[in-house]
Amino acid sequence: MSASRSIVRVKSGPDKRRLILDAAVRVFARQGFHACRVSDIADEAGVAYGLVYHYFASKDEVLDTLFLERWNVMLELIRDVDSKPLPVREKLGAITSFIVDSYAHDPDLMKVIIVEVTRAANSFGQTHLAQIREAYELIGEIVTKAQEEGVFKPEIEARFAAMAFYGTIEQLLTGWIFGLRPQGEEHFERAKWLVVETVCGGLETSVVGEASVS
Amino acid sequence: MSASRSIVRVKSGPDKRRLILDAAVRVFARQGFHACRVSDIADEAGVAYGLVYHYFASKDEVLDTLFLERWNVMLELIRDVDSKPLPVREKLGAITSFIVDSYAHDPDLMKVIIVEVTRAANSFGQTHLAQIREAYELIGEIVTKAQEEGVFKPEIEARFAAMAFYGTIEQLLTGWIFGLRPQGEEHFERAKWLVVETVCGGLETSVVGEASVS
DNA sequence: GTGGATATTGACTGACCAGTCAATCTATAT
DNA sequence: ATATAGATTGACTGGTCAGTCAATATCCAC
Repeated sequence: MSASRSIVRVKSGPDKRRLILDAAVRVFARQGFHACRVSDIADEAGVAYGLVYHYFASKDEVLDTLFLERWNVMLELIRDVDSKPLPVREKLGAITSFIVDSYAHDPDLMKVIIVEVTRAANSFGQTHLAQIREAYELIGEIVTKAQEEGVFKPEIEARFAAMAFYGTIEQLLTGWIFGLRPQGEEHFERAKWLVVETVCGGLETSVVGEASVS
Repeated sequence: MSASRSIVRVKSGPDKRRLILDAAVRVFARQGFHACRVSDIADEAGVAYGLVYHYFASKDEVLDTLFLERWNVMLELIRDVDSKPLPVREKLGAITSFIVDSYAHDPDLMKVIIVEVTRAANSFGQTHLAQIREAYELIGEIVTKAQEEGVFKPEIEARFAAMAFYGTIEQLLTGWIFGLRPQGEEHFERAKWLVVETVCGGLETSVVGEASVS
């Protein structure tokens, strides 16, 4: 019974660590990592200043935790997709879907990850370059397989293709984050299709009619 | 005569303002904007601390100046390219060339612009969102024209296409900046071709044989 | 119900650094 | 010569904030 009690306690209890992490997402998204104070996080979470340092060694570690929590889920998904025998378009579509849905579900968290980590490779990205590189490499593998199947052009290196794909997605999220692109369920769904169509099919009209001129 | 004298003076003189800007590029590239002190810039330039504030109102203004100097040159180039009656591939190729050559010529400056401004849209990018948006819109116009000519697919919105194009280039530079991609004259040249080929032609092999299955 | 461990509090400290300013130097104009 | 304006200097100030710590509260095990 003491066990059931403690489980209930954990479930229903405040779980301050999680509270702090969630508060940090909101604060980082609103004010930016560098511009906010640790006390802002504590206030937002409704806990004492010192408690942040009970659960985390430093302000940096809070951000690290948020990033890694999410990024690892993404890496897992990519590995999973990669291992299945699907057409490339579906694989890339699944990855795009995952990222877009992540944004739709928790824009603040994705904003923090993109703006404060992924796009801030000078400070934090440096620490997580390995994680970011890992994503690149996994996508690169998907491209390589597609090339071996003859679906993707062999003359565009897989590494470069992965970069173009990821760059397009990151720019898309950045556009949403800074209000440069319209948001909403329909836009999110359309964006998924656009990413895959642009990257796979290119911007040019099919050159089927190349010889049809004559 | 006083004019010629003063012109010579300006030409041959130390021109401390420029000295400070150039030093700032090196310091920002090496340590990052937030991590460096104003005294680091002064030291690197070999001038007194206070002189930085004689020429610039704040640390921020130094970065602003560096960004705008370069970004405006780029905007001018894009406008120029846009106005000429060239095939899209050549237009996009010219823009890609300009950016890649900018990096090849002064990697530190481009690193600062990308890392500290363009990719830091939370802090500085916010201030320069208008400039960044302008680049997007100009590229969008190029895409729109190509669509009207029937060269580009009409179903991919020009805004999205511009985003994919710019995102690919930015990711490319980011890869170089953080040592994730090989550098050197040949790689730079090849990258130019890859960007245009990927964005315009897509990753898939031409689907000429689409109907050949039957 | 006692003891030890863990959670929680918030005042305090020590370091850091952007920006100021009064003093000094240099150049040129008359 | 001398005056004026601009260039140059670097010590100093004021505010900010990450991280510490000693005190207090809560929990659980026996």
